[in-house]
Amino acid sequence: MSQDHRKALRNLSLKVTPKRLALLEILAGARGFLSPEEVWRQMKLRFKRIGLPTVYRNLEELAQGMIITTVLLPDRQLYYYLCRNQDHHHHFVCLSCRRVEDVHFCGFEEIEKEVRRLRGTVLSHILQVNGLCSECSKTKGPRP
Amino acid sequence: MSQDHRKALRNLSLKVTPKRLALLEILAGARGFLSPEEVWRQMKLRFKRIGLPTVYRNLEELAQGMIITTVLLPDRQLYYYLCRNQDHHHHFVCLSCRRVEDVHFCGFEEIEKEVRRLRGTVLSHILQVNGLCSECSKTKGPRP
DNA sequence: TTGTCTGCAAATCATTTGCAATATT
DNA sequence: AATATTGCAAATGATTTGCAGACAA
Repeated sequence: MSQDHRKALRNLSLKVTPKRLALLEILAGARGFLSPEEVWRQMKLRFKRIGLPTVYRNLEELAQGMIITTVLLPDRQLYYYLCRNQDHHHHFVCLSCRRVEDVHFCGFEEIEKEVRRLRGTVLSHILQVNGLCSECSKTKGPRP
Repeated sequence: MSQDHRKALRNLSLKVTPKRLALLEILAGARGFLSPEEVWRQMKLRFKRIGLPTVYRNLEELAQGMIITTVLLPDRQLYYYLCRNQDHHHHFVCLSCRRVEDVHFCGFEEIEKEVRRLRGTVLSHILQVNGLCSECSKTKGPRP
């Protein structure tokens, strides 16, 4: 699995540094999505010298390279998540415990049809479903 | 039409101030979505004293009250748009000229079905399609 | 009058940048 | 060695806040 991370980094022609590997391990071990600060906090447990900009830079690069996924919460901040699933899909994110579940339905065909009728070109689309997972539905409400 | 704006404000129990009416007129007259700064620039043509915070506060309140809609671009900044259509739908936004077209298809039923299978609760969802409108598809590419 | 709205100046705070030092290939 | 990565300190820039005075009801 650490081998997978090495390979993924090489595929993006990124150098295999201890920090990058640690970052991927941290995301891989997380229960849900994490903020850059939270990743940094965990990085600090492993490295005595580690800067927040490094975390930002690496998260950004890895997201760019599609190794990790971004989650955009209503607070308009970016969170990161290591997604196992490579094919096109979207996410159901729990606003309470931050678990992420894949949503395979994506009405994209239909939307593209509508846009085609308007003679427009689709460049990208965002679909994200926010809510409470099964656990959190029972117990608590969404986070404050 | 200005009467509509007055009514809309009263419905939200917001006071009918010249600034709020102007803000709504500006959005109503815009070809597409606008940034808070851009709204401010236009407000400054009408009022000698007008602060940016007032623009932010009012945009936020009106969006909260569902009188106007937010558009979230890949630059992670919020833009605003006066949407005529009241029923549930989504937007196709042109990244070049900023025109907004309503997209009526929303595969929400299906997604909710998937989430229900996971025993989760949906609180909100974002669906936004970014691209180029018919005009811009022909000519230019997306904005830099 | 009474509570809301607004202007202004200052604060906030996530994210980015410049650059010299360090590590990877 | 050549190039990419990183740490640090400082900058950036959109958005917010506090508060006193102005305004709508």
